[in-house]
Amino acid sequence: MFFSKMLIPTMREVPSEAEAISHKLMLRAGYVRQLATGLYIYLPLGWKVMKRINRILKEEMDAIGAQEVSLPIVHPAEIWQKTGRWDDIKEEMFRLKDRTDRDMCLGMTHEEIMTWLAAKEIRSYRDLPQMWYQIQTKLRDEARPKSGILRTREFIMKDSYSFDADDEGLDKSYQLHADAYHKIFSRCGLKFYQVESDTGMMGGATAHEFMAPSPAGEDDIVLCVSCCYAANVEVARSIPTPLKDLQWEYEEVYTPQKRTVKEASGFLKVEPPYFIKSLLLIASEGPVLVLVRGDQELHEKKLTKIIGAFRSASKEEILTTLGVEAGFIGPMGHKIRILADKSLKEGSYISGANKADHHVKGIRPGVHFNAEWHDLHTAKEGDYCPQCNASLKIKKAIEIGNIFKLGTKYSTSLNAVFLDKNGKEMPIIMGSYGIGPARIAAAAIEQNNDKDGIIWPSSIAPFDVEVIPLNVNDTRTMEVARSLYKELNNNGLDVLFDDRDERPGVKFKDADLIGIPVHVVIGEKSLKDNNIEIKIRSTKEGRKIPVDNALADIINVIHERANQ
RNA sequence: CGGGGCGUAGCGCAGUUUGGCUAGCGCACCUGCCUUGGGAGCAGGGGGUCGGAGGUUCAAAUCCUCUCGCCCCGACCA
Repeated sequence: MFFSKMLIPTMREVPSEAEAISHKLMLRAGYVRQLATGLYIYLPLGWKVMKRINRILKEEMDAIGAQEVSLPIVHPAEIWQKTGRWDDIKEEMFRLKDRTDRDMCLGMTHEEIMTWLAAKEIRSYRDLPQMWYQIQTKLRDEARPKSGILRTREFIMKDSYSFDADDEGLDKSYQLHADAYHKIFSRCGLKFYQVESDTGMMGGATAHEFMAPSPAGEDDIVLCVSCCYAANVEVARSIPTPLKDLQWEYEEVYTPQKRTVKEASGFLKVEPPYFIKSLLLIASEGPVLVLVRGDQELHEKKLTKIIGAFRSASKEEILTTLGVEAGFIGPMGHKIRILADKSLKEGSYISGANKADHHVKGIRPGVHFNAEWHDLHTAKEGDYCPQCNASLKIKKAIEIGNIFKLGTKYSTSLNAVFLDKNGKEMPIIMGSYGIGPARIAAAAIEQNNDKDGIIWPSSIAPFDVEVIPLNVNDTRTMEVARSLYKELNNNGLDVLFDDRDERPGVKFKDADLIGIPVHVVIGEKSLKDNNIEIKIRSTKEGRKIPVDNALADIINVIHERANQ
C-alpha cells in the first residue's frame, strides 16, 4: 500500500479531548476519529488492526469447534420481555419502534437471540453440545463513555455461547473458552490475567474476566505475589494485616470534634486498624449498623448480597435512630441489626462512645457488642492472600474478555429445552463468553508505546513492515525501494510504502507514531556503500544490510519478530 | 444522574476579568523557489456563523438568559 494513497491523517498535536495514552495515539497516528460521545470512526489503519484481531479471534474460536453465525442487531422487544431484561435494563438500552408501532431494541448483547435460536433448533441431547459465536456490533447507551475506544456506545464484540446437556458439559465448554482466550490474548501480544469476577446481572455461579494491566483500566484487580489467586476487587477476598491485642481497659476518652477515624487516630496516637468504623445504613428492612476496621473500606457489593440495596443514613437519621451525633457512633448497646467484618472478631478496639466528642477504648467483640460476622471489607494492597497468605498487590486493568457460566437462566425463560436419554425434557445449560477487539487494540497500545508513538505487537499491527525511501527524487533510492516493496509483497507480506515527497524527518516521525514493528530505510548515504537499513520500532535498533541480500534479511527479521 | 472544566480556522491556543478600529498567533493546507538522514528555509496565498438562540448596548468573542456539544471525577457498567 502506498502511503500517499491511503488516508493516514497524522497529527503533530494532540486533540485536547484525549486523556488516555491509547486514545491520544490513535487520534494522532490517524487510526480513529470521533463522531460523537462514545461513537468512533475507524480509519483505514484502525480498521486493519481490527481485522487482524478478528482474524485471530476467528481462528481460535474455530479451533475449539465454535461455529460463526451472524445475528440481527435490531431485536423484537418480546424476547427481551420474556427474560425480564426489557424491564431490568433501564436507559442503557437503545429502544425504538418499527412502522407498525412494535417495540424493538438494539442489541446490547445476544443471550436472548442465541437462546431463541437454540430453542427453535435444538431438540435432543444428540444435538448437544453446540458453540455458536459472532463478531457483531453491540449498542449500549452508556452512562459515561470514556477513554476513546475503551468504553463506547457502539462497539464490536466477539460473543460466543455454549449449549450443553449437563454441568460437566458446561465445565468443558467453559474451559475450552478459557484456554482459547489465553491463546488469543497471548497471540495479540498482551500481558493479561484471568481473574475471578462478579456474575452481575448475567446471573449464574461462575465468572472470570481477562484483564490487561494498564493505568487506563477501569477495574482494580487483586493479585497474589506468590500463588495464582487473582480476582476483581468486586469479588476479591483478603486477610487483613493481623493486630496485636493491646489489652486496653474499657474506658471513655475525650475526643473533641474528632469524627473520622483519621482525625481520632491522629488525636489519640493510635493506628487506624485499632479503630472500628461504624456506619449506619438504611436498607429496605430498616436501619442497619455495619462495622469495618478503621483501615478498611466497606465493600458495598458484598454487603448488598446480604442485606439487599441500601443507602447511607443522613445525619438526622443517625440522631433519631441511634441517639448520637454522626462521627461518634459506637457498636455498643443498639437494638438494630449489626453486621461486622470478620476481622473484628478478635482483639480490642476504639470506636465512638455514642456520645458527642467521646470515643471508647477497649471495646471487645462478644463482650461489648455482638454482630453477624461477614466478609465486608474491600481488599487492599498489603492485605494477605486468602489462599496462601502471601501478600496481595492491586493493579488497574482493562477488561478485555469475560466468561460466564449462565446455567439455565435464559434457556428456562425462553423454553430452550431438549429431551435427554430418558426422554425427559430438560433446559439447555448455557455459557456466554465475550471479547472486545477494540479493547485489545487499546490495551496493546497502552502496554506498548513510547514518547514517539505506538509500538504494535507484530500479530495485530496494521502492516508487517514499512518501507521508507528517504528521497523520492533520487533514482537509485526509488529503484531499490520499489523493487523491495514488490518482492516483499510477493512474499505475502503486508507492506506500507512511504512514497510521499516529504523530508526524512517527517517520514521518521510518522513511522514511529504509526508503530509498524519493522522499518526498512533506504537512503542515499547507505546506498553509497550498497547498504540499506532495517530498524526495529520497539528498540529503535538499526542495522545496515547489503542491498543484494536485503529481501531475505528483512523477511527473517519479520519472522523473528512474529515468533516472539 | 451529581460535581468540575472547556467550546474562537483542520489541530493546538491567545483575546473574555475591565465591551471599542478590519478577530490574532503557531502548526497544517495551496502556489513558487530552495532543500532531502529525525516534524527545514524564504516569498506569496486561501480558510472564521468566535457552538447555537434570544437579550442588554451607539457598539458584544467579551455582559445577561436559555440551549446544544465535548472532556474529566463520581454513581452506573447486563
